[in-house]
Amino acid sequence: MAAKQFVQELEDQRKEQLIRATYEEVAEKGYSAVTLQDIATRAGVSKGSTLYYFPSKEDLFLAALEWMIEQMHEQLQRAVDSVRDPVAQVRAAIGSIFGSAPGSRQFFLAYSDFVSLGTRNKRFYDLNTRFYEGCTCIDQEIIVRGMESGQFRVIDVDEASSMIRALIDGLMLQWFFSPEANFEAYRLRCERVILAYLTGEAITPVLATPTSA
Amino acid sequence: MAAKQFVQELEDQRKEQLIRATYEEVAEKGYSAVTLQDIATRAGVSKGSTLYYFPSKEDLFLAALEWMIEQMHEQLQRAVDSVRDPVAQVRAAIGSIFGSAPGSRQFFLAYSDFVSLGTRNKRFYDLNTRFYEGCTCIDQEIIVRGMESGQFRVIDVDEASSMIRALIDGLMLQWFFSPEANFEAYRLRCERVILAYLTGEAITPVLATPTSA
DNA sequence: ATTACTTGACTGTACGGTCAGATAATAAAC
DNA sequence: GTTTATTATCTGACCGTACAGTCAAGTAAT
Repeated sequence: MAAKQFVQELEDQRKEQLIRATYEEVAEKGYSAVTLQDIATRAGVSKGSTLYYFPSKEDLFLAALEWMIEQMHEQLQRAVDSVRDPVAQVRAAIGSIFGSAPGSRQFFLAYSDFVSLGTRNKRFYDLNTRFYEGCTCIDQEIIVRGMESGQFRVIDVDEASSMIRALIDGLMLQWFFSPEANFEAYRLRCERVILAYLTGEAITPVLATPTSA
Repeated sequence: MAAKQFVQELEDQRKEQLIRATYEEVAEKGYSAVTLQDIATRAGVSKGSTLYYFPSKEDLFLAALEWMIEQMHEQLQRAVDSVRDPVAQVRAAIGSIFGSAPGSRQFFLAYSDFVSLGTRNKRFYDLNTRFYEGCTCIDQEIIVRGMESGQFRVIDVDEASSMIRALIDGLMLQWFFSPEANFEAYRLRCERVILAYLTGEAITPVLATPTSA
């Protein structure tokens, strides 16, 4: 049985290896441009191995999306838990996605592909839905705590969490398609608008605009 | 020369025919799933004709995206021009994209594909940028007029227009990936949040939430 | 007769998936 | 402890298919 146990570990290890390779390839080239051979090469195995561990290309990509979603949820939860003040938690949540330009870029590249896949494929659709729900759940905890502490206005929690995610997604899209964009300025803009909405306070003065570096 | 003129018209007509067919196919199946044969069949011509009028598949798709962008800009401008009050103009601008569920769905399906293409391809990237800039230009006119008339708070125009587009894009994404979503409720949410931001007024009471039909 | 347009068969290529067999790990036999 | 049997893992050649792009030949317009 010890042998069997070892085998199980090896299998999980190989799968993770392939999943990581898939995520990196997708972030680099995009779903339809990535071949099983690309993934195999990056993972250091043969093409045959990819379909030994996963029944089909689609299943491997689904596993990669699932893995990415888990990573994002964990990262978001960790960021939020690292501080206690609701305002700081909002900043942390934003920073979790709007972290660094290269990280956000890689995430956006992979995610826009998975969104596109989700529009036609039920399995990818469901995973996208799950990703959004997980984020919303964490966001709503922050909002409720902020309202309880009196730092946030009393607002509709569904609407507030929806607004937060919409702004993060929408601003990331804008940043990506703004040739002259300054990443930091977009993150600050995101924070300002969301916090103004939550606290009801006037928008703080603009120090930098995304279009000027 | 009259003959030549006629020929020119015919060529434009054929091109538009192919472009429309391409847009419809993309909205239905997605870029990578659409073949030249599909487009030819829908347009009622042979496969050979598609590459007689466009040098490559990519060029045809670029033309389709360009056509779609023009349509969206014209539609947005028309909607905004149809009313004079800035608040009504904001509603009109939102309604221009968040119009009807089937229309928005078709737009979202095609657009998410083009976004995905834009992440790897400079030509598609540039068109996406142009789309965003055109919308922003129209949005900013509304914001400036609203500030002049005193209906809107005095705010940073870049930030306000950025916020408007981010919310529209982000909420449309959410609507699409919310299995139980009520389209109308999402449009109202979009209006409420944007108008609250622009006018600085308290959010109006919530009558319907997107998660309840 | 000349030119513009249209066609669909054909070509080359690329890729997902299959599979027969190689290799290595483990267990069993002695 | 060595040999043998069994099973798990791994490989890359191969197959079928699908599709972008080419082209020679046909049709219609002037």
